[in-house]
Amino acid sequence: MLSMLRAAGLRVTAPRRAVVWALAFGPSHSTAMQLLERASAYHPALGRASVYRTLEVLSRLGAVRPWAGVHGEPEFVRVLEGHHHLMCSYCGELEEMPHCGEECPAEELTDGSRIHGHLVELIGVCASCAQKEETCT
Amino acid sequence: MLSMLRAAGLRVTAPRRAVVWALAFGPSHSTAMQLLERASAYHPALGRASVYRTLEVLSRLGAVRPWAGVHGEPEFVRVLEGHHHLMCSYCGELEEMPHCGEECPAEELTDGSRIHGHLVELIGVCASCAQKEETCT
DNA sequence: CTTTCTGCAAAAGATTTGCAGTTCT
DNA sequence: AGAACTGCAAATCTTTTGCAGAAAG
Repeated sequence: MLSMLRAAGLRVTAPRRAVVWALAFGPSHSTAMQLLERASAYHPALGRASVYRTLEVLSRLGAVRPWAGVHGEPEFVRVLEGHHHLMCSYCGELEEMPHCGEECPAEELTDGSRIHGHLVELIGVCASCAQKEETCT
Repeated sequence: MLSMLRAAGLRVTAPRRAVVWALAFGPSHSTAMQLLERASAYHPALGRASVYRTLEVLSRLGAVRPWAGVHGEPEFVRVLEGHHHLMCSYCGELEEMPHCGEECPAEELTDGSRIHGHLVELIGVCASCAQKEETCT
Protein backbone atom coordinates (compact mmCIF):
# COMPACT_ATOMS: atom_id res chain seq x y z
CA MET A 1 0.00 0.00 0.00
CA LEU A 2 2.97 2.28 0.52
CA SER A 3 3.71 2.13 -3.18
CA MET A 4 0.12 3.11 -3.88
CA LEU A 5 0.69 6.23 -1.82
CA ARG A 6 3.83 7.08 -3.74
CA ALA A 7 2.15 6.38 -7.07
CA ALA A 8 -0.58 8.83 -6.11
CA GLY A 9 1.97 11.53 -5.33
CA LEU A 10 1.29 11.36 -1.60
CA ARG A 11 3.96 11.33 1.05
CA VAL A 12 5.11 8.26 2.88
CA THR A 13 5.45 9.29 6.48
CA ALA A 14 5.99 7.45 9.74
CA PRO A 15 2.33 7.66 10.83
CA ARG A 16 1.13 6.34 7.50
CA ARG A 17 3.68 3.58 7.52
CA ALA A 18 2.48 2.61 10.97
CA VAL A 19 -1.17 2.41 9.94
CA VAL A 20 -0.35 0.46 6.80
CA TRP A 21 1.75 -1.90 8.85
CA ALA A 22 -1.10 -2.48 11.27
CA LEU A 23 -3.46 -3.13 8.39
CA ALA A 24 -1.18 -5.37 6.42
CA PHE A 25 0.04 -7.59 9.21
CA GLY A 26 -3.07 -7.66 11.35
CA PRO A 27 -6.49 -9.23 10.90
CA SER A 28 -8.31 -8.52 7.66
CA HIS A 29 -10.68 -6.13 9.38
CA SER A 30 -10.36 -3.87 12.41
CA THR A 31 -11.84 -0.73 13.86
CA ALA A 32 -10.01 2.57 13.70
CA MET A 33 -9.27 2.37 17.41
CA GLN A 34 -7.82 -1.13 17.14
CA LEU A 35 -5.60 0.07 14.35
CA LEU A 36 -4.51 3.03 16.44
CA GLU A 37 -3.60 0.72 19.23
CA ARG A 38 -1.63 -1.69 17.08
CA ALA A 39 0.03 0.99 15.02
CA SER A 40 1.12 2.76 18.18
CA ALA A 41 3.47 -0.11 18.89
CA TYR A 42 5.21 0.85 15.68
CA HIS A 43 5.01 4.61 16.03
CA PRO A 44 4.16 5.65 19.60
CA ALA A 45 3.53 9.33 18.85
CA LEU A 46 0.66 8.40 16.52
CA GLY A 47 -2.53 10.37 17.08
CA ARG A 48 -6.15 9.38 16.49
CA ALA A 49 -6.63 11.96 13.79
CA SER A 50 -3.81 10.60 11.66
CA VAL A 51 -5.28 7.16 11.78
CA TYR A 52 -8.59 8.45 10.49
CA ARG A 53 -6.90 10.60 7.89
CA THR A 54 -4.74 7.75 6.67
CA LEU A 55 -7.70 5.41 6.45
CA GLU A 56 -9.53 7.99 4.43
CA VAL A 57 -6.65 8.21 1.98
CA LEU A 58 -6.35 4.46 1.71
CA SER A 59 -10.07 4.18 1.09
CA ARG A 60 -9.83 6.64 -1.75
CA LEU A 61 -7.01 4.60 -3.21
CA GLY A 62 -9.13 1.47 -2.99
CA ALA A 63 -6.80 -0.44 -0.68
CA VAL A 64 -9.26 -0.53 2.17
CA ARG A 65 -13.00 -0.21 2.55
CA PRO A 66 -15.07 0.99 5.46
CA TRP A 67 -17.41 -1.78 6.46
CA ALA A 68 -20.04 -2.35 9.12
CA GLY A 69 -18.86 -5.10 11.44
CA VAL A 70 -20.86 -7.92 12.97
CA HIS A 71 -22.91 -5.68 15.19
CA GLY A 72 -22.64 -2.68 12.95
CA GLU A 73 -19.43 -1.23 14.44
CA PRO A 74 -17.55 0.66 11.76
CA GLU A 75 -14.48 -1.23 10.65
CA PHE A 76 -11.99 -1.13 7.81
CA VAL A 77 -11.36 -4.14 5.62
CA ARG A 78 -8.30 -4.90 3.49
CA VAL A 79 -9.86 -5.32 0.17
CA LEU A 80 -7.10 -5.75 -2.39
CA GLU A 81 -7.00 -9.48 -1.98
CA GLY A 82 -10.75 -10.09 -2.06
CA HIS A 83 -12.80 -10.95 0.93
CA HIS A 84 -15.74 -13.25 1.71
CA HIS A 85 -17.81 -13.60 4.85
CA LEU A 86 -20.91 -15.41 5.90
CA MET A 87 -23.04 -13.61 8.46
CA CYS A 88 -25.16 -16.15 10.20
CA SER A 89 -28.48 -14.60 11.04
CA TYR A 90 -29.18 -17.42 13.47
CA CYS A 91 -26.15 -17.44 15.74
CA GLY A 92 -24.95 -13.98 14.79
CA GLU A 93 -21.41 -15.14 14.14
CA LEU A 94 -19.32 -13.94 11.25
CA GLU A 95 -17.64 -16.79 9.45
CA GLU A 96 -14.63 -15.94 7.36
CA MET A 97 -14.62 -17.83 4.12
CA PRO A 98 -11.63 -19.28 2.29
CA HIS A 99 -9.85 -16.92 0.00
CA CYS A 100 -10.78 -16.97 -3.58
CA GLY A 101 -8.27 -17.19 -6.37
CA GLU A 102 -7.93 -15.10 -9.50
CA GLU A 103 -11.06 -16.58 -10.99
CA CYS A 104 -13.40 -15.61 -8.20
CA PRO A 105 -16.91 -15.75 -9.60
CA ALA A 106 -17.69 -12.48 -7.88
CA GLU A 107 -15.41 -10.65 -10.28
CA GLU A 108 -17.00 -12.11 -13.37
CA LEU A 109 -20.04 -9.94 -13.17
CA THR A 110 -18.49 -7.09 -15.06
CA ASP A 111 -18.60 -5.33 -18.34
CA GLY A 112 -15.73 -3.02 -19.28
CA SER A 113 -14.66 -2.22 -15.77
CA ARG A 114 -11.37 -3.19 -14.17
CA ILE A 115 -11.84 -4.81 -10.79
CA HIS A 116 -9.02 -5.00 -8.31
CA GLY A 117 -10.72 -6.13 -5.17
CA HIS A 118 -14.02 -7.28 -3.77
CA LEU A 119 -16.01 -7.77 -0.64
CA VAL A 120 -18.69 -10.43 -0.63
CA GLU A 121 -21.05 -10.87 2.21
CA LEU A 122 -23.52 -13.70 2.36
CA ILE A 123 -26.41 -13.49 4.75
CA GLY A 124 -27.96 -16.73 5.86
CA VAL A 125 -27.66 -19.60 8.25
CA CYS A 126 -24.22 -21.09 8.63
CA ALA A 127 -23.56 -24.77 8.06
CA SER A 128 -23.30 -25.66 11.71
CA CYS A 129 -26.54 -23.91 12.65
CA ALA A 130 -28.31 -25.43 9.66
CA GLN A 131 -27.20 -28.87 10.79
CA LYS A 132 -28.23 -28.26 14.38
CA GLU A 133 -31.67 -27.28 13.22
CA GLU A 134 -32.12 -30.48 11.19
CA THR A 135 -31.21 -32.50 14.23
CA CYS A 136 -33.91 -30.75 16.23
CA THR A 137 -36.64 -31.28 13.70
CA MET B 1 -40.45 -8.08 6.56
CA LEU B 2 -43.52 -7.69 8.75
CA SER B 3 -44.13 -11.39 8.54
CA MET B 4 -40.56 -11.98 9.63
CA LEU B 5 -41.32 -9.99 12.74
CA ARG B 6 -44.41 -12.03 13.45
CA ALA B 7 -42.60 -15.27 12.80
CA ALA B 8 -40.01 -14.25 15.35
CA GLY B 9 -42.68 -13.58 17.94
CA LEU B 10 -42.11 -9.84 17.86
CA ARG B 11 -44.88 -7.28 17.74
CA VAL B 12 -45.93 -5.47 14.64
CA THR B 13 -46.42 -1.88 15.70
CA ALA B 14 -47.00 1.36 13.88
CA PRO B 15 -43.41 2.59 14.23
CA ARG B 16 -42.05 -0.70 12.94
CA ARG B 17 -44.48 -0.71 10.06
CA ALA B 18 -43.36 2.80 9.17
CA VAL B 19 -39.68 1.88 9.10
CA VAL B 20 -40.33 -1.27 7.10
CA TRP B 21 -42.41 0.74 4.66
CA ALA B 22 -39.60 3.27 4.21
CA LEU B 23 -37.14 0.46 3.64
CA ALA B 24 -39.28 -1.56 1.29
CA PHE B 25 -40.50 1.22 -0.95
CA GLY B 26 -37.45 3.47 -0.88
CA PRO B 27 -33.95 3.14 -2.32
CA SER B 28 -32.06 -0.04 -1.58
CA HIS B 29 -29.84 1.73 0.91
CA SER B 30 -30.34 4.73 3.18
CA THR B 31 -29.03 6.18 6.40
CA ALA B 32 -30.97 5.92 9.63
CA MET B 33 -31.82 9.61 9.43
CA GLN B 34 -33.14 9.34 5.89
CA LEU B 35 -35.32 6.47 6.98
CA LEU B 36 -36.57 8.48 9.92
CA GLU B 37 -37.49 11.28 7.59
CA ARG B 38 -39.30 9.09 5.09
CA ALA B 39 -41.00 6.94 7.69
CA SER B 40 -42.25 10.04 9.45
CA ALA B 41 -44.50 10.71 6.50
CA TYR B 42 -46.18 7.45 7.34
CA HIS B 43 -46.12 7.73 11.14
CA PRO B 44 -45.44 11.32 12.24
CA ALA B 45 -44.93 10.54 15.92
CA LEU B 46 -41.96 8.33 15.08
CA GLY B 47 -38.87 8.96 17.19
CA ARG B 48 -35.22 8.50 16.34
CA ALA B 49 -34.75 5.78 18.90
CA SER B 50 -37.43 3.58 17.39
CA VAL B 51 -35.81 3.79 14.01
CA TYR B 52 -32.53 2.60 15.43
CA ARG B 53 -34.23 -0.08 17.46
CA THR B 54 -36.23 -1.36 14.52
CA LEU B 55 -33.17 -1.42 12.31
CA GLU B 56 -31.38 -3.41 14.94
CA VAL B 57 -34.18 -5.96 15.01
CA LEU B 58 -34.33 -6.21 11.24
CA SER B 59 -30.58 -6.70 11.10
CA ARG B 60 -30.82 -9.57 13.53
CA LEU B 61 -33.52 -11.11 11.38
CA GLY B 62 -31.28 -10.78 8.32
CA ALA B 63 -33.61 -8.52 6.34
CA VAL B 64 -31.24 -5.61 6.38
CA ARG B 65 -27.52 -5.10 6.85
CA PRO B 66 -25.61 -2.14 8.15
CA TRP B 67 -23.20 -1.03 5.49
CA ALA B 68 -20.66 1.74 5.04
CA GLY B 69 -21.79 4.05 2.26
CA VAL B 70 -19.71 5.68 -0.44
CA HIS B 71 -17.84 7.96 1.92
CA GLY B 72 -18.16 5.66 4.88
CA GLU B 73 -21.47 7.02 6.19
CA PRO B 74 -23.34 4.26 8.00
CA GLU B 75 -26.29 3.05 5.98
CA PHE B 76 -28.67 0.12 5.96
CA VAL B 77 -29.13 -2.05 2.88
CA ARG B 78 -32.06 -4.26 1.99
CA VAL B 79 -30.40 -7.54 1.61
CA LEU B 80 -33.06 -10.16 1.04
CA GLU B 81 -33.04 -9.70 -2.68
CA GLY B 82 -29.26 -9.64 -3.14
CA HIS B 83 -27.28 -6.58 -3.90
CA HIS B 84 -24.31 -5.68 -6.09
CA HIS B 85 -22.36 -2.46 -6.35
CA LEU B 86 -19.20 -1.31 -8.01
CA MET B 87 -17.24 1.32 -6.13
CA CYS B 88 -15.09 3.14 -8.60
CA SER B 89 -11.86 4.10 -6.92
CA TYR B 90 -11.13 6.56 -9.70
CA CYS B 91 -14.25 8.71 -9.83
CA GLY B 92 -15.52 7.71 -6.40
CA GLU B 93 -19.00 6.93 -7.69
CA LEU B 94 -21.02 3.98 -6.57
CA GLU B 95 -22.53 2.15 -9.49
CA GLU B 96 -25.52 -0.05 -8.76
CA MET B 97 -25.34 -3.26 -10.68
CA PRO B 98 -28.19 -5.17 -12.26
CA HIS B 99 -29.98 -7.55 -9.97
CA CYS B 100 -28.94 -11.11 -10.01
CA GLY B 101 -31.34 -13.99 -10.37
CA GLU B 102 -31.66 -17.12 -8.31
CA GLU B 103 -28.44 -18.52 -9.66
CA CYS B 104 -26.26 -15.64 -8.61
CA PRO B 105 -22.69 -16.95 -8.63
CA ALA B 106 -22.08 -15.22 -5.32
CA GLU B 107 -24.31 -17.72 -3.59
CA GLU B 108 -22.54 -20.73 -4.99
CA LEU B 109 -19.60 -20.42 -2.68
CA THR B 110 -21.17 -22.40 0.07
CA ASP B 111 -21.03 -25.70 1.82
CA GLY B 112 -23.95 -26.75 4.03
CA SER B 113 -25.17 -23.29 4.81
CA ARG B 114 -28.46 -21.82 3.71
CA ILE B 115 -28.07 -18.41 2.14
CA HIS B 116 -30.96 -16.04 1.83
CA GLY B 117 -29.33 -12.82 0.79
CA HIS B 118 -26.03 -11.29 -0.23
CA LEU B 119 -24.14 -8.09 -0.62
CA VAL B 120 -21.38 -7.96 -3.17
CA GLU B 121 -19.10 -5.03 -3.50
CA LEU B 122 -16.54 -4.77 -6.25
CA ILE B 123 -13.74 -2.27 -5.92
CA GLY B 124 -12.12 -1.10 -9.11
CA VAL B 125 -12.39 1.29 -11.97
CA CYS B 126 -15.79 1.55 -13.57
CA ALA B 127 -16.31 1.00 -17.27
CA SER B 128 -16.67 4.63 -18.14
CA CYS B 129 -13.52 5.67 -16.30
CA ALA B 130 -11.61 2.75 -17.77
CA GLN B 131 -12.61 3.85 -21.22
CA LYS B 132 -11.70 7.47 -20.58
CA GLU B 133 -8.26 6.42 -19.52
CA GLU B 134 -7.65 4.41 -22.68
CA THR B 135 -8.58 7.41 -24.75
CA CYS B 136 -5.99 9.50 -22.94
CA THR B 137 -3.15 7.05 -23.39
C1' DC C 1 -53.86 -8.08 31.93
C1' DT C 2 -48.98 -8.76 31.04
C1' DT C 3 -45.16 -7.92 28.43
C1' DT C 4 -43.16 -5.55 24.88
C1' DC C 5 -42.46 -1.39 22.64
C1' DT C 6 -42.28 3.80 22.23
C1' DG C 7 -40.86 8.72 22.59
C1' DC C 8 -38.31 11.88 24.97
C1' DA C 9 -34.23 13.82 26.55
C1' DA C 10 -29.92 13.04 28.41
C1' DA C 11 -25.56 10.46 28.04
C1' DA C 12 -22.01 8.32 25.70
C1' DG C 13 -19.04 7.71 22.00
C1' DA C 14 -16.90 8.14 17.70
C1' DT C 15 -15.23 11.05 14.00
C1' DT C 16 -13.93 15.57 12.21
C1' DT C 17 -11.80 20.03 12.23
C1' DG C 18 -8.71 24.18 13.17
C1' DC C 19 -4.28 25.37 13.99
C1' DA C 20 0.58 25.87 15.03
C1' DG C 21 4.47 23.19 14.46
C1' DT C 22 7.05 19.50 11.95
C1' DT C 23 8.71 16.83 8.14
C1' DC C 24 9.00 15.12 3.53
C1' DT C 25 10.70 15.99 -1.25
C1' DA D 1 12.04 26.59 0.58
C1' DG D 2 7.42 25.08 0.00
C1' DA D 3 3.76 22.06 0.36
C1' DA D 4 1.95 18.30 2.71
C1' DC D 5 1.26 16.07 6.94
C1' DT D 6 0.83 15.59 12.14
C1' DG D 7 -0.77 15.82 17.01
C1' DC D 8 -3.59 17.96 20.12
C1' DA D 9 -7.86 19.36 21.86
C1' DA D 10 -12.20 21.22 21.05
C1' DA D 11 -16.38 20.82 18.44
C1' DT D 12 -19.74 18.11 16.07
C1' DC D 13 -22.77 14.50 15.28
C1' DT D 14 -24.56 9.97 15.53
C1' DT D 15 -26.15 6.25 18.24
C1' DT D 16 -27.50 4.39 22.76
C1' DT D 17 -29.85 4.32 27.17
C1' DG D 18 -33.14 5.05 31.18
C1' DC D 19 -37.65 5.64 32.22
C1' DA D 20 -42.58 6.54 32.55
C1' DG D 21 -46.42 5.84 29.72
C1' DA D 22 -48.92 3.41 25.71
C1' DA D 23 -50.32 -0.51 23.09
C1' DA D 24 -50.16 -5.26 21.07
C1' DG D 25 -51.53 -9.97 21.75
